[in-house]
Parts: sequence; C-alpha cells; structure tokens
Amino acid sequence: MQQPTIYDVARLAGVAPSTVSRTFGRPDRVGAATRERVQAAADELGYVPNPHARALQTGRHKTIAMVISDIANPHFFELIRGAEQRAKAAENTLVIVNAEESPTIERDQVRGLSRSVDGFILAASRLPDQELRDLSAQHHVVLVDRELDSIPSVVMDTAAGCRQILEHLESLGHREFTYCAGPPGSWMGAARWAALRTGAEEHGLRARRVGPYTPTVANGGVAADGALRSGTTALVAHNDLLAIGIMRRLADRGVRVPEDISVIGFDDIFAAELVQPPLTTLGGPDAHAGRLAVEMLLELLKGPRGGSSRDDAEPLHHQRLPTSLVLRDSSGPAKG
Amino acid sequence: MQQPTIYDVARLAGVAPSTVSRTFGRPDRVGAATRERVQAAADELGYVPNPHARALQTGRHKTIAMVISDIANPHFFELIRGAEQRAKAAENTLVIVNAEESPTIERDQVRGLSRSVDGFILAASRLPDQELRDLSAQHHVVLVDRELDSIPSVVMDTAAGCRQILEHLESLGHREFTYCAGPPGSWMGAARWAALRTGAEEHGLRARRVGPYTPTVANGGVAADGALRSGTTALVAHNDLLAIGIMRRLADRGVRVPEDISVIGFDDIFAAELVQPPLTTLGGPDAHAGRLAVEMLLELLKGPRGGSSRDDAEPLHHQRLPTSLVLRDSSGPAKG
DNA sequence: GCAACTTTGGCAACCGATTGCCAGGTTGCG
DNA sequence: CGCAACCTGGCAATCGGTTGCCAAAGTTGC
Repeated sequence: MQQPTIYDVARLAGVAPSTVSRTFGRPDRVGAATRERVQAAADELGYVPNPHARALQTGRHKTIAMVISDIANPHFFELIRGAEQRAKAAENTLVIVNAEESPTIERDQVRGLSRSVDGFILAASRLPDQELRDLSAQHHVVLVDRELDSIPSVVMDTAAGCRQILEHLESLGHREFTYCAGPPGSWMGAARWAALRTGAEEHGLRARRVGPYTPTVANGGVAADGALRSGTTALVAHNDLLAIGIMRRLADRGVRVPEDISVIGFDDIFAAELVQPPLTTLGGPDAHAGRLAVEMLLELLKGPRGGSSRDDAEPLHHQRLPTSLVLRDSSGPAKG
Repeated sequence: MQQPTIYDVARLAGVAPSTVSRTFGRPDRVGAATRERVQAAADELGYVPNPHARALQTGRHKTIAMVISDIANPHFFELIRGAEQRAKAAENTLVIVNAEESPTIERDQVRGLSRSVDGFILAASRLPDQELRDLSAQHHVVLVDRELDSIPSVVMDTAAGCRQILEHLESLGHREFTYCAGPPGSWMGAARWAALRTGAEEHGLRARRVGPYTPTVANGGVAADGALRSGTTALVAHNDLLAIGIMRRLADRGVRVPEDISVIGFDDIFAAELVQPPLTTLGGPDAHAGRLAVEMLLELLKGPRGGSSRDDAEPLHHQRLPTSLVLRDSSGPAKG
C-alpha cells in the first residue's frame, strides 16, 4: 500500500535523498557509479516519484486538462486522440473532463482542476467571452473551436468551409437554404451562420435561419419541422448530429433526401457515412487540431507569459485549419 | 498568476494559517466570528486550496481515474456520463484517460496516475489477469466489463443477455449462427462467446466462431467475408461497431440483411439505430453501470481494505446488470 | 608539490497544506 | 471566590520531493 519515497531509496542506496532526486531530475549532476546504485535501488523498490510533492515545489505538474463541451459528441474523438498522442510524446498526461454543454459545469471543472494542471485546452467552450479572458489571464489556456482576442486558438477555417458549402449548393441549382442553428452559446455556431449569411449573396443564395436547437439527434425532429415550414430546398445543420436527426424526421414525414431536400452537416463524425443516405458534411483535420492545441499549450508553458519576441509569437496565436467538404448522397440538385 | 495560499488568507484575516485550514476542514473547531472573517478574506483573495499540498498530507486526492480501453467507442459514453455524475455528487473529480486498446498504454497511464488519484475504474481493461490482481493489491480498483477474483466489478449480465439472443434466433427459425469475435484481450468478448456457445445447444443452435477481429467499423469487412464463407444465416458480432462494419460489407456484396442473413450486435451504441437497416443489439444500463462503479470505488475508499463485515461487503463485489435485447430490423426469419 | 579548479554529494530551507498538542481565556458549578 | 472543564486558536512537525549553497574529494597545471 505505502509507496516508497526518495528516502527509502536513499537509505537502500546509501546516499542522501537529494542525490536520489538529482538522479532523476538532473542525472548529469551525479556520478555514474552513484547513479547506477540509485537506479538499482529505485527499481528494486519500485519507486515512482510522487507528482504532488514535486508539483508543490516546482509548480509544474506535467499534466494538461482538456475540457470538452460534450464528450458524447463523436466530433471530439479524433481531437482527443490527437491531443493525447502529442501530450504523451511530451511526457505529459492529458486528462479529459466533460462539461455536459453547461457553462456552470465547465467553470467548476476548471476551478477544481486549476491547481492540478499546467494548463487548459477548452474545446468548444460555452463560457462567455469575459470569463475566458479572465481565465486566460490566470492560467495557460488554448481554445479549440473558438477564437477570442489574443488567446491562442485552433479552429477549422469556417469561412473557407462555408464557401465550399455555398458553392456546392449553387452548383446544384439551389436558390436558397435554411440554416438550423445550434445552441446560443456556441461560438462555432455563430461563426458558421455569419459565414454562410455573408457569403450567400455572392453565390446567389438566400439564407434563412431557424433555431436555436441543442445539437443532438433527438432534437433533429423539431429542427426538421421548423425548417420544413419555410419550404426550403436545402438544409444546413449546425452539426452532423443535428443533421442526422433531421434526416430521420424527414424520412418519417415522407420527405425524400436529397430529391426533395438536401441536407448538409458539419464535423464529419463517423456516423455520417453510416446513415441512409450518407451525409454530405464539412469535415476537418480533427486529430491534427488536437495535436496542435497541445503543442501550442506546451509552447505557452515554456515562455511564462507573452512570448519572447512578439513577432515570433503572433503567427502561432490563431491557427485556422483547412476544411474539406465530404460529398455524399444527402445533397443533390434542387427540386423543380 | 500566483494563487493565494492559506498564509495570505491568514495574514489578511489576522489569524494563524492553521485556523484558516480549520475553517475549511473542520469548521466546528473554529469560532463563528473568526470563521466569518476567514471566509471573507478567502473570498476576497479568491483562495482555492491547493489539492497537492493537501494530498501530500492527507493522502487523499478526491480524484478518481477512469481508464477507458477505447474512448472512440460510443459504448463508453453513457458509462462516462454516469460515472461523472456520481463522482461529482461526491465532490470528486473524475479524470478520463484513454488506453487506445493497448495494454502497454493502459499500464503506463495507470502508473503515471497512481500517485495522483485515489483509485481506478478500469473499463474493459486489456490487462492480463495477474497484472490486475497486482494492481488491485496496491491500489483501489473497480472493474467494468470484466470480472476477476474478488476485485469489485460491474458487468452486464452476459449469460442472461446471450440467452435472449439465442431465444430470439431460435424463434426466428435459425439452426445455427456465427460469432464474429473481438480482440483476444477482451474479457467481455470471451464471456460472450462462452455464453453463446454453451447456451446454443439448449436452443437447438449450432455455434461457430470466426475472428478475432479488432472491433471497428473498418474491420467489419474482413469479418463479414470470413463469416460468409461459413454460409451461415445469422451473425452475432462482438459489438455494434463491428456489426455495422459487417452490414456495410454485406450490402456491398449484395447480401441482404435480414432476408439473407441476420446481424446482431452488442452495446446498443447510438449509431445502431441510425444505420440501414437499424441494428438489433443487446443493450444495457450503461449510465447506471458508470454510477455504480464510482459508488463501489467510493465505498472501497472508505474502508481501507476489506470491508467492515465480510457479510456486508460481499454482495457488493460483483454487480451484474440486466441487459435487454433491442429488436430492430437487422434480424429476421432464417432464410429457406 | 601546491594552488586553483571541477566534480560530487550532503545539508537544510522551502513548496502549501493538515493536525496533534498546548496555552490562554471563558464559562460553569460548588 | 476558586478550580475544573471547555472552547479557541497558535506552534510546530510533517507529507515527499527540489534546489541553492557549501565542503570534501579529485584533477589539472605549472
């Protein structure tokens, strides 16, 4: 039960505790022979350094927290995967916590972890701007799927992505579309709508919006009904989950996809190609985003606050990753 | 940047650090007036206790780790959700780590976290028996989707569940079926096969097995081909992911489901009802399992080792949760 | 052969809490 | 009025490491 400490190791190896500490922390500060003796003793005892004791002294935990707005959303899988890989490569542990789409929970989780981790990656944070600013003033923070001031962030290139969608719709002969909005707190949702609406004109499209809806399959039903009333030929949903829910409802109501109406989602979650018809959706390099976010955070941790040279630091700040529209069967020529 | 400590609070409130500590830890040991002064000072400074310093002294972290064999498997969503809820109710934080289906990674994750958490919940652990025994001798461990010796565990009632599947197949007139096995390290997989095979006879069924396969959609292709060679009328897959992959391959090869062949999965992941045809699958109370696992672990943490009265502790040890077969369209009458 | 320099390893302070023990001040009761 | 029993709150040790500083030992150069 009781784990061995440096003192146990020191006694067994016949050296001082400080020497044991150095053997691990600064091996070059210790003679080769001694180092081996200590190593042997440590192995024999199965010594594992106590991260808390270390953190207490050094202030570094080699741990970073990733707060996910909704862990049940498959969109975050690859993000988590990528982040974990990168973290492990840097010998940091990544802990994942779930915010359940609730700002309150998110806040609590962060508070609770604030002394236990070196920094936070907030994925699709639902926290208000000001709170994020405060947070990033006190802790090391990297945002994913959200951009704010000069807080480092990595997002999918919404503008370019939405342009792809608009082009796609235009080329299929659509004259308008309806956007089924996500939750009010979603920065990504707002960005998507903004990009779609402002870009619509150039593509000769009229943009409408319904919602907001909580983006789950279950909520697709309401969203579909809401959108149908507008008599549109194309639906763009806040994300794939919502899009899939919409398609189910459409099928139930006898509306054919894509013959009667086209449906397009965001994220390219793994279920997107499994549903019937397979969903056209805007995907992005999620795993890469995860890796990048960790990398930026690690970078942030090196230079205490505000990079060395401002010129250097800037380009890292806001990363926009290229997206790609995955064409499947849920989008087709406009009816009529 | 620098977080306030009890010393800061103590100075501001004009008391000794120990009094500040007591204000939070043992409020009744401190006078009402003093308590309020301290509280006010703490609030003003935004004091948050440093969990490491506390852990160093008390040995308790109020944190429990949940190791998931593959975080990309939707099966674990609800488990995580339930566990998180229960943990939060007990004011513990739950950290989730991913083992990526690899025993090595799992081992590393556990080692790395061993001094930072009070206990582990291992979900679908891929570690060999002996290692789990060692682990549970040194730490507080609760198993999910696996049973071993007297290590506390919560699993779905495989035997009963498989009986349901067998009955279902029998009633549809099937005379045999093929089981597409999961990874070799999966205890659940072994348990499922064992239950299916031993129960087959009573239901007048002949059981065959192909595999093992890594249970992903992508691997369903090989599994389908392997199973088809056996010329079976029904396929039972290790889990829904594999089942979905199998159905895709079958569709590609022009085999109709369920007319030509029935497909049944395990877990009832959210995609199961989205695919075409919707998948018949054996589901269980995942969220409940998560809650229960945390509860058992908390219980374990109270009594250091070996409960108070053995009679009390025993019934808690192995929890088997009832499963239910969700009938959808992927299973139907045997061909011919 | 001796001064100057470099290794090597020990001492002790420190990180931020918790907690056993003790002292001073109140209160209660005879 | 005196003494015991409480109630409060402070002192100081402790948890398990890290690290600045120093001394002893070993090298090197002249």
